[in-house]
Amino acid sequence: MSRSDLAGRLAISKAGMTAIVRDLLERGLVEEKELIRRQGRPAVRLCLKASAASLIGVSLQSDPVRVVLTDLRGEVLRSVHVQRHLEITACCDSLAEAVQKIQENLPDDIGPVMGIGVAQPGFVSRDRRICLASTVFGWKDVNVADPLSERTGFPVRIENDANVLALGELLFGEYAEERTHFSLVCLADGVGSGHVLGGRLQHGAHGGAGEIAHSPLVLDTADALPCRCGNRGCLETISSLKAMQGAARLAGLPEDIHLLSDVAMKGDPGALRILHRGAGALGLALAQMVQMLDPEQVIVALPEPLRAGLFGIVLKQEVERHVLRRAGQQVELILRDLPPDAFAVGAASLAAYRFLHGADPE
Amino acid sequence: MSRSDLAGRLAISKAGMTAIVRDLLERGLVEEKELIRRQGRPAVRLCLKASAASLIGVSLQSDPVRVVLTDLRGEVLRSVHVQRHLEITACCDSLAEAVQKIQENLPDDIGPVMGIGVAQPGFVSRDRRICLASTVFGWKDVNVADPLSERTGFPVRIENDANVLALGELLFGEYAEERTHFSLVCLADGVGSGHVLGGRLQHGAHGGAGEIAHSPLVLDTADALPCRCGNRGCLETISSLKAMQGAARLAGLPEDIHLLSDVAMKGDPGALRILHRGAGALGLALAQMVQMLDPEQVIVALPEPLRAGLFGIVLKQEVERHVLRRAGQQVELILRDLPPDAFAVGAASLAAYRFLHGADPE
DNA sequence: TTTATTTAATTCAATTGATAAACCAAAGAC
DNA sequence: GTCTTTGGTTTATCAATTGAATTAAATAAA
Repeated sequence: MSRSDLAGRLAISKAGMTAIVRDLLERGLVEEKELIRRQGRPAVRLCLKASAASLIGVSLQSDPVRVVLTDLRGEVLRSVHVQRHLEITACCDSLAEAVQKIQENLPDDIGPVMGIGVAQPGFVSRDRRICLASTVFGWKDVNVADPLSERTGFPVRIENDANVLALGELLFGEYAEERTHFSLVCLADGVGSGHVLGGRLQHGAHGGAGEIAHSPLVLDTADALPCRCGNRGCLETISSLKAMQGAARLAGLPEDIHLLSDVAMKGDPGALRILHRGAGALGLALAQMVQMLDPEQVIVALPEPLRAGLFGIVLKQEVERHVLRRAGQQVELILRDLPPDAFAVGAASLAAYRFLHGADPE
Repeated sequence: MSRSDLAGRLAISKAGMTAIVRDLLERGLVEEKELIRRQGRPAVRLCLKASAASLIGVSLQSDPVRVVLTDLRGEVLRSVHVQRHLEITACCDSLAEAVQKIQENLPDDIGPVMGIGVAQPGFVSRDRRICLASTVFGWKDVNVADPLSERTGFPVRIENDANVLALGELLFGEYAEERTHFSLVCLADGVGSGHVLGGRLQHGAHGGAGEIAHSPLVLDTADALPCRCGNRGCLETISSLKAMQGAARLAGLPEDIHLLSDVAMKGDPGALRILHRGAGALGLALAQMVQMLDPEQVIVALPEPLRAGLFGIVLKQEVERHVLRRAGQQVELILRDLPPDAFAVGAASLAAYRFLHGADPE
C-alpha cells in the first residue's frame, strides 16, 4: 500500500505516516516499489523488505528434524536436516549445532537472524516457552525455549505443529491479506488443525486449541476402534495416515498410500472402504468445525495422492453434504499439498510474528 | 483495582492515571471504594459505577418478547413483556413502544440509557445491524438495527441469542474477571452456544460461530433422524428440548420435561433412553468443542429439571468420559439454570460493551 | 512515642508525539 | 498549456504523557 492508503487505513495523519515510513525506510524494513497510477500524483507502493531480517524455523514434527532459514516472506533461503533426539539436552544441543551451521557464510544480502521458532507436536504453554505435554517426546512441563535460547543467543518460541502451519498461512500465505477467519487442517501420520479467527491464531487455555486428533467422532463407541489416548472412536483412529495404513495392512492391501489410492481408483472394494471411511470421518469433523467456528476457508493440507485421488473427492462431497446446504454460509474448502518443509516454515513464521509485531501472537 | 495497580497493568504513568481517573470520576463513571491496606499508604479501590449508565436489552428469542433495563453490571432494573411480531415493521414498532414504556418515570439515581442490544435466533452480519438469516422470523438480510435506532434514538446492535449469553457472562458474570477462555452452551427449544476466546466473543465470518444445533453428530446417517435443516443426525434432533419432548410423545411418555425427568428417575426405560441419548449426544458435542477450542470452562445453561436430574448426571459423565482423560487439560464443566431473563440481559451486555469499549465486540 | 520506610497519589515543568494547514510534486483532465 | 486531483513533505502548534519532586497515609523499626 501507499503512504496515504496506510494513513487512511490506520487512522493516522499523513504527516505522521511520512515520519513513520521515513523511519522504516532508514532502518531498512520497508522499501519503495513501483508507482500506482490513479488520478492525480501517483502513489508510491511501499513494501515490507523481505530481506530486512531472516528467521530460523525448526520442525520437530518429523525425524530427521528440519531446520530452515527464511526471509520475512517465508521464502526458504537454506535448509538443514538433523537427527532427532528425544532427550531435551541432546535435542537442544543438536538444534543449536544446526542453527550454527545454517548461519555459516551467510551472504551480505541476507538480513540478520532475528529469532527462532520451533514447531512441536504436543501442548505448549501460553508464553510459548514450555512444552506442557508431548507424547512423541515423552515430555511434560519441559522448558524448550530457554535452553535453546541460551545456546544460540536468539529469542526462541515454541508452538504446536498444526498451529504453526496456520500461523504460517496467516503471515506467509499467498492470500494472507484477505484471510482472517480460517482453519487449517493437516493430515499426516496424525491429524491436527489450527484456527485463525479474526486474524488471531487461537492457542486455547492450555495450548490445546485445534487438537482434533482425539475428537470423539462416534456416538456409539462399542464398535469403535480403541485409540492410544485410551478412548474409542477418535478421529485419529479412522482418518490419519497411520490408521488407514493399518487398516490396509489388515486387509492385505498395500500400505503405501499412493498404491492404496491407485487400488481404490481401480475399484478394489476394501481399499475403497478404507479411504471412504477415512474421508467420511474427516469430512464430518470438518463439518463440525465449520459449524462451530464459521470460518471463511477451511484449508486441508494432505499428501498428494490423497488430495488428487478418491480421498479428496469423498472429503469434498462429505463436507458439502454436511455443511454447504446450510443457510447463508459459504465455506471455501481448499485442498493442498503438504510439502516436507511446511512445518519448519510455519515455525519460522512464529519468529517472524515476534519480529514484526514486537510481541507473541495473542 | 487502585490507580497504581491500573497504571502498572496498563503501562501508563501514575501521573497519567491520576488524570484519567479524575476525568472518569468527574463524569461519574467510576467511584472510589474502600482502602486496600498493604505496606505503605493504602490504595483506594476504584470501581466502575454501575449506575453511570443503563442499557436496554431485548430478547426476540421467546414469545412474548422480553425487554429489560439493566445497569452497567447487568442488574435488571425493569422488565417488560411484549407480543412478538414476525414482520419487521410491526416488530420494530412494538419494540420501540416497549423501549418507550420501560423508560417512563425513571428515578434520578438511574443513569441515562446509552444503547439497545437485541438478541435474536439466527445469523447476524459482522457490523451487527443486519439479520442475515433467521428461520424463526423468516428473515433474510433484514436490517433490524437501523429502523429500531431511528424509532428510539439510541444506538442499536443485534447479535445471535447464544452469543449474547456468552457476552453477558464475559461482562456481567460473577467470575467475569478471571474468565477469558470459555464456551457457553444453552439448551432450550433448540441448542446454541457462544465462544469467548482470549476475552473476545467469537462471531465467525458470517455470524455463525457457536451454531452447534446442526452440528452433524452421526457418522452413519442412514438411521439418523431427519432435521428441519435438510440433513440427518444433527445435534438438535437428539438433544434439544423439542427433540426429547417429541420422542417422549411418540413413546407415550409425558412431554413436560419435569415429568419426563421424574419418570426416568423412577426407572422408566423409555424415559431413561430418551434422556440418556440426549445427554450423550450433547456430551459428545461438548467433548468435540473442548477438543477443538481448549476452553477453561464450559458453561451449560439448561432448564432446572434437566440440570438436577438424570440428564445432568449423564452429561457430566459423558463429557468426562470423552474429555477429562486427556493429558494436561482440565476443563471445568459448569451446569446452571437458564433464567427467563437471561437472553435479554445478555442483549443488554451488547449495549454495555459498546458503551464501555467505545466499539462493538471484535 | 518517635522516626524511618514504604507505597499511593498529585502536581508541575518538560518533553514528546501527533496533527492541521500550508506547501510542493507529479500525474491526468480539459 | 492550464486546471484539477491526489500524494507526500514541511513546519508551527497543540495536546497528551511523562519524570521528578512532592505530599499523603499507612506500617515497621528504633
